[in-house]
Amino acid sequence: MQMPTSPPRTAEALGLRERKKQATRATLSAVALRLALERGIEQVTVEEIAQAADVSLRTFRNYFPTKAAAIVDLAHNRADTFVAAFRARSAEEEIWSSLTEALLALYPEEPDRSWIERMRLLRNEPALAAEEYKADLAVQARLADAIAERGGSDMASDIMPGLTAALVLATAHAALEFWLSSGAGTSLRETLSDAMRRVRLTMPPAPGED
Amino acid sequence: MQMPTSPPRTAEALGLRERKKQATRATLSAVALRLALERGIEQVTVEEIAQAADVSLRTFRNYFPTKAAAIVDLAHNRADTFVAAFRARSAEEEIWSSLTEALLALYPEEPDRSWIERMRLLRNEPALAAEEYKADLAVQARLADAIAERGGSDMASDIMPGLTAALVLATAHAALEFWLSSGAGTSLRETLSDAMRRVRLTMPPAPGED
DNA sequence: TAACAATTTTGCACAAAGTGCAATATTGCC
DNA sequence: GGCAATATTGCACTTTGTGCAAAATTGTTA
Repeated sequence: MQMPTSPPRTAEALGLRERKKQATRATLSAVALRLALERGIEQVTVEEIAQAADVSLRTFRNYFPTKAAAIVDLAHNRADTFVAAFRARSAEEEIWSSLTEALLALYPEEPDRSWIERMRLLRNEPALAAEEYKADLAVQARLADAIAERGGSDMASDIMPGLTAALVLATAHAALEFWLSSGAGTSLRETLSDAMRRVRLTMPPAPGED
Repeated sequence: MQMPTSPPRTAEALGLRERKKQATRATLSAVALRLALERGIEQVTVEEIAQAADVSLRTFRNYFPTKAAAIVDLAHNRADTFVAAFRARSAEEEIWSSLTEALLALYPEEPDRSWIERMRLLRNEPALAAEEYKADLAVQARLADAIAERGGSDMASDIMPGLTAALVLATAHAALEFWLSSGAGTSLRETLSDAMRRVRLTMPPAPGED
């Protein structure tokens, strides 16, 4: 029945039932985003979103607990992609490089208009920024796990996995923010890459190499 | 007629009126925190908070827009303190050192039990974490301004101020998180200091390829 | 001190968010 | 075609959040 808790988002070979649910979920999210962009998030009620998506208000709530959650939903997919991309990279590679590459893979060479508008909306609406932050916290935790696994370190006794994960997210945010506010003088990926290069904290123990 | 005893024309010294407001605000915030700690945030209604603080529900809403805002309120003060502490430090000092010192000044050598419980609550309740994040965004912006001023750099064309501010906040968060979850093996300030030392990104120079 | 102006507190009405429950409709499978 | 599983919906209800105007309180002035 109702399961606001995200089911397997990677819709592979699933039954018709499940695919329909995914479609409904995607529609609701897309409609919510569109309306929010058109009028501003406060000027949209959940009921309107439901109507525009052709489902009842109650059904909307079966999928998302709040308006903000529906709009931000996409972020979860991207977060999954990011963590997966990192895990897919060779353990031989320096961790910071893996993280940089996994991050860059998330963004197209030239983002399209609608994507940029979505980013601006998330940045300008505090309610959405806060919601996105919740998603970020989840990624951060899983990313920290992945980093700890690769480095063979223990999350409980070593601050590095958690710290590294936090820095990646923060760097990405700062770069995105900078790129959005400063007209597209340079490409987004270049901006991200540059920011990551600047941070590159002194990694694990390895005090010798730098 | 006799002159009233030194009328505070400029009203620099807060009148009774303003002091009472501050007191009410503090009471509401404290009561909200206490109740949330006792039963969990979801098990407390705004009405109960108002009753416990001896004001009407409507008055509560004159002070805070939401339950979460009341509980997190204290964070704003600390944020102000942090930025002020940074600005107070000599511009001769290396920026990252100033930031580290300003940060350390926020935390006592040995945090008391209630403070730790508050931290745990903020960490475990997503609604509160999100609310705190909003406060953090505001500090981050002001911190970035302060950093830009000191470094004589331009926020619009230089990513460093924004990036540095983001990293400080992220580092502090990660250190706090780590310290809270790993029993107090080391002191909080040492943990913070260590984390800051590890990050210390390549500061202002950033001369082209590096 | 008394009256006045400014501001705070409060009650009331109302829109919207969010949740639990049970009836209804749809789907997957035999 | 029928049945069990599950998704959708309606309904009742609590809580949140906002606007507005009537009290109540406070600081100042006559």
